[in-house]
Amino acid sequence: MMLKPTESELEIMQTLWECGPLTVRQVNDLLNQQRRVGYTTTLKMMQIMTDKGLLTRDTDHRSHVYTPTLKSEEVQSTILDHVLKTVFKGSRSSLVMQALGNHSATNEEMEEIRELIEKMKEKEDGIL
Amino acid sequence: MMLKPTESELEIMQTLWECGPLTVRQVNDLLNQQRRVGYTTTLKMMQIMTDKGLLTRDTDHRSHVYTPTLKSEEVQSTILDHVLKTVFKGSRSSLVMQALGNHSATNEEMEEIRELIEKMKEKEDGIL
DNA sequence: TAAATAATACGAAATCATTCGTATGTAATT
DNA sequence: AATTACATACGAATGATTTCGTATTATTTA
Repeated sequence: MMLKPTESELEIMQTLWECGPLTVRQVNDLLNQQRRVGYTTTLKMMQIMTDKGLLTRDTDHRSHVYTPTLKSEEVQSTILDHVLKTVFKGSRSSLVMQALGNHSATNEEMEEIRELIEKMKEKEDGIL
Repeated sequence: MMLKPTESELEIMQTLWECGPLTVRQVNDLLNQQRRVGYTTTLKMMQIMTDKGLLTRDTDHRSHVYTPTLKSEEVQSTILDHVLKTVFKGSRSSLVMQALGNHSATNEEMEEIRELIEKMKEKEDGIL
């Protein structure tokens, strides 16, 4: 297992992670706040995702209710590992450097990162 | 501009970044150290990439010599920004957290990251 | 209950990425 | 000069992703 969802699949999973278990109609309405997508397109995608095991659905009611099988963090980790391998040749420090370096991060973001760094420094002795 | 290369395109760019300007033959030989690819496949890819503006070529000699138009860091940045937007909903700190957290980084890597954090802490007053 | 509404299932077109075969031309070798 | 080796060009098959139309069935409403 642990397959990498496609771009469209990810878009749907984001919606489900954000707004809990939803019907196709609900997902499609939310997607259409971003871009124009047909209802049957979203339906087909979610059926495919169910076949692939990315979603499960409750078919008790007429409108099936879908839930992601994976946690957001699991998929983030899978994708980031893939990027790490293919884009940064496995160098985690290069990736982090690129993520932190020469960027106009917002103040809140920089504050979050600073706190993260503080936490890491606390753990430092344990880890390093 | 600033387009995202596909997986195969990235593979070829990695080779060119690593080993300088190369002919199709040279790139194909290097790729075949990793996996089996036909010569004309690599040729076609590099022609497409040239059309897209990802590579330039010197056609003075019979065997054309190819060079990437973008720096490794530029493409890394483009891809990471895309992941940031689509996978981490724009939260840079989540991405860094995921990149650093719960992972079995090697000792050298952890040391590199530690140094990076030290450097960031030095800059801290300026940035934050 | 008949008509309108809304849901799923499914086939298949459209698009994009990848792969390779064949044609053709140029250089090297015998 | 003829054969062999090697390069590019290019069309097209394959495979995966995305899109949507149509058929069918169930529910609501007039």
